[in-house]
Amino acid sequence: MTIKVMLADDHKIVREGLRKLLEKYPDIQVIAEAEDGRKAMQFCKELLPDVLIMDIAMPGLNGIEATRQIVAENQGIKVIALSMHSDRRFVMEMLKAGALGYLLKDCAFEEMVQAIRSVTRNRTYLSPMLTDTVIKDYVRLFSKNEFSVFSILTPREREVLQLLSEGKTTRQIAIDLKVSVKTVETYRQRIMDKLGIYSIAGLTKYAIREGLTSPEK
Amino acid sequence: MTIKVMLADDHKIVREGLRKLLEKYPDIQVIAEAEDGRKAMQFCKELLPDVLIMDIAMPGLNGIEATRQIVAENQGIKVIALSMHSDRRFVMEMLKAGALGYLLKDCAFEEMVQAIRSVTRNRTYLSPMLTDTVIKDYVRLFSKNEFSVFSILTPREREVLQLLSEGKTTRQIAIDLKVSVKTVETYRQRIMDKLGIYSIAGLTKYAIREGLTSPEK
DNA sequence: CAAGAAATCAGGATTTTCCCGATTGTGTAT
DNA sequence: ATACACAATCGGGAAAATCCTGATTTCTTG
Repeated sequence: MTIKVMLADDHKIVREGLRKLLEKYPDIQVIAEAEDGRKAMQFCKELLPDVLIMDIAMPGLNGIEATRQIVAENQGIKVIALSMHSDRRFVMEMLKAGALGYLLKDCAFEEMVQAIRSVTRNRTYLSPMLTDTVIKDYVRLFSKNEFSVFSILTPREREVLQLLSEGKTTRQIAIDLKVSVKTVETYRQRIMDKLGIYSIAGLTKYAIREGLTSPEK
Repeated sequence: MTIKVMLADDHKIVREGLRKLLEKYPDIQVIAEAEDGRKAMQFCKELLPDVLIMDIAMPGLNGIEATRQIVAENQGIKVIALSMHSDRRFVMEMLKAGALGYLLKDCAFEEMVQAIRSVTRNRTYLSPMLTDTVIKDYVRLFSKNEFSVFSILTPREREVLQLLSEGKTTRQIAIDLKVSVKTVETYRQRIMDKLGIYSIAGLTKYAIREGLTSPEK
């Protein structure tokens, strides 16, 4: 019984590299690649992978939101986050979103295999660099310190904020999310009211600071 | 004959500190403080300082553009840049804009006094950490490698871009710059066409990368 | 179950943007 | 000296986005 793995990362080269590396393991089979969160959601429903390796920083729909939705919609799927950041907030949010594993991009490749096997057996896996402290931090920070974008905005609002900060127009966002323009307008308004920031430029900077979008491109 | 100095920095505390430090020198007199580039321009015309200590990162009108305009309008005024950045591009642009001195914010205070006296005698002054390499780089980079915002956009366009990336509306920018809304629209359009970036979010990120605005606030 | 949060949409007035075009001044090249 | 590019400035008019004020539905949770 092979483990069906899907890769979600916006860099083609990364996906190809991982695929190549994973090929050597007969019990693991890469069945698909997705270049952003939305594609990942789509493919998940169609292909039912066992494990999803998910990058966090991706255009359109980032890994955290995508994970939240994928885990909600596909019971049994195991998500492993793959990120450059050891930032507590990312780890925490990813785990809250339902990821079972969290790998740092500079980890040894063997770790990934180990992680895949772990989550398949319904166990969690964190990069050693994270484990200890993170688990503690996670619990401790859970209740207080809730001033990040993740506590202020709803998931849908965060999605819209990310899209806005990627330069999408209201109309385009409406199409992407398959809702009406009016709905998107409402979200923007709510986001602005909640954050007290009334310009796209300001929202963009906020999104950059909170890691919802990258300052590049 | 005392040297009349004006301070332009967006942080009140910095201005106050410098003023206090400069007080000890009987040949130097701080006659005014400005909290942004535009105020600096205004005061310069009214108060005719001999030396202007100019921070680079300031809201509204940054130190580089301000210097460019001040030097053009007030012959004889000596501008000394004061910056956290030793980034070549800043130094180069500041010198091209007409500054005679460039101080790093982590320099010893005595350097500032020395710089003030230097420029008063029509000589340049650069923080020792910069001198050598910078002068060479400056000359070398002058002609080629012109792909920064400073070569692509006109001064006016850069001003508008900065204001846009600070969250100002077209209307507000028109008021700030005392031109019509239509003019500002044209600038925005031109900026977008030149950069190939057609969203405020994208422009904001570009401005951040080029140092025209800060990612904070 | 009631209350609140989240997601969704609409109408209509007001602004902004977008896509054309135009004028004026200032250098710079021929 | 004349032409020519470039910078700065402004306008008209159609299209799109915003703002403001609701409103409905679903879901969770005490």
